[in-house]
Amino acid sequence: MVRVRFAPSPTGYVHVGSLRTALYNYLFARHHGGVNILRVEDTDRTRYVEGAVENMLRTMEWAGITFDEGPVQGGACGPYVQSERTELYRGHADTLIANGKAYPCFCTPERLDTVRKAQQASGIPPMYDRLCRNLTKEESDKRIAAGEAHVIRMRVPIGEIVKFQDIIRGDVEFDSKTIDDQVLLKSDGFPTYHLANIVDDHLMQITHVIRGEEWLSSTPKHVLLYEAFGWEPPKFAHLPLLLNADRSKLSKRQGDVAVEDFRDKGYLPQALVNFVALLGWNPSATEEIFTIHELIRDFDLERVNKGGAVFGHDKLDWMNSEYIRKMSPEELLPLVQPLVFDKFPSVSDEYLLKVIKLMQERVRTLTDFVDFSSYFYTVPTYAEADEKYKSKHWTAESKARLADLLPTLEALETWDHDSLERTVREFAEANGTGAGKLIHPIRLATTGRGMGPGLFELLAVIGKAEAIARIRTALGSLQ
RNA sequence: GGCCCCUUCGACUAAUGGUUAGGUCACUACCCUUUCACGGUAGCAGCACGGGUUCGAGUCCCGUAGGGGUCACCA
Repeated sequence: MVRVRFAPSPTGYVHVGSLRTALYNYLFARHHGGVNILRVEDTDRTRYVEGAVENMLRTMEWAGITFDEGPVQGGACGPYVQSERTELYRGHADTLIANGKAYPCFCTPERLDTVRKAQQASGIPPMYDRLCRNLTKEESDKRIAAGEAHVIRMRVPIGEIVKFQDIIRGDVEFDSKTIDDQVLLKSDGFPTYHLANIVDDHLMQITHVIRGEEWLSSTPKHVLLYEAFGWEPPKFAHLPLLLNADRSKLSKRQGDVAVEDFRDKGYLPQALVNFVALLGWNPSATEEIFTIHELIRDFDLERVNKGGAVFGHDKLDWMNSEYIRKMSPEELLPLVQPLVFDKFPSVSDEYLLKVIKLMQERVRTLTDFVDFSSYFYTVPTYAEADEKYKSKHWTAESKARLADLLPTLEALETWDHDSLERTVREFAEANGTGAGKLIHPIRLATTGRGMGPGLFELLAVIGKAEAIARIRTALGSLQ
């Protein structure tokens, strides 16, 4: 039975890299009919952020990633929050001390800092100098009894090659002399990631550890810990990193990295999930758009790439627009309505539905239904008109022609697409010009822009009174 | 700097050791067209480099270069 876990630490927002890790775990579990577990790794009290867990839960739900065991749904291996399991880690640290695989260390942060700086100054790799490693049991017991602050460190074996197999990278080896005597239990009694992770993965019977490549170099420590406990390690799969445009690890400061940012900018969860799934993996198909069911069906860790992938927005934008186009206006309405309502509270659902029908093919994100389409809800400012378009289509001549047309429009009884088109075209022909000579000035006067849906359907939606009023205003004031 | 990982068009990627190195996004041109978008057609563009192994290497081996990750009482 496949059992995997997503183990975020609640420090605020959810990084898109975390989203992909969560997604791959989810896809792998579902593909194999296994169990997907959520575990909150909150052992660092100094980084605790109020509400981060709730936010993470909401984000996972938004993305459609579900869990079978976790803080919300419970399970046989709970609790699923590490801060509620501290006794467990202390007990396990004690057994390691008892069998000689770990030892108490009384070095102060100041001393460690001094040692580290000296090592760096002389060009030696910074590592703990193992001062407390050979303290006698009597000595350390005495100091502990005296209440001296201490941590528990792993006693890394000397002169050993640590080997493990990674599903994505194959055989990986580390010389144990490059591995530090890692702190397992901090002086505040909380475990570090390394201890808590191994204890929990074992107790929760995790079969596959699927995580980011930034963990690859700590994996030998983990393998050593499994050995120290006498446990069978799980299988490892280290995912290639998501990268900035400059190929460094994807980070804030170079653009959006929070899943919440993408949601707020009007990206659909299906599009983000589809996009992120294909960053580092693909099923060797020419197809690019996949439903979640297809992703589950085809997902395979063996086909995950080794190299990092740049998180490029162009393709995400394209995918998002594909998803928007595929949806029905009725499906789109509840997603778009709150965004429009926020700025234009008086817009009715019925009206908005018409706008969605006209705009859904030319929009990239949900927020484009607001920003990009504002002239449907309010009088245009003309500030967004393309200057080239304006200078070409808003001339003394075109204004005069538009003024000539105005009475005919006002006299029009049926204000719909067909009547409008017939009227304008007939007027153009009667006056010996092309319809375009009228269409562009009307578009500019009524929308303030040089692009948008077909003019006649647009006018039909805006309505006769509003359209004529706008043309009047533009003729009077727009230069 | 030590250790580890990685390397196919600008980006995401495909390719049982035998292909004119394929697809998607972006970009360019043309078609459609009242604009924009959609759609259609065409185009631009890549195996990091050097050695091997082989009849034959993007694919296997070695080296070089470049990039990245990691070296905390953070995860």
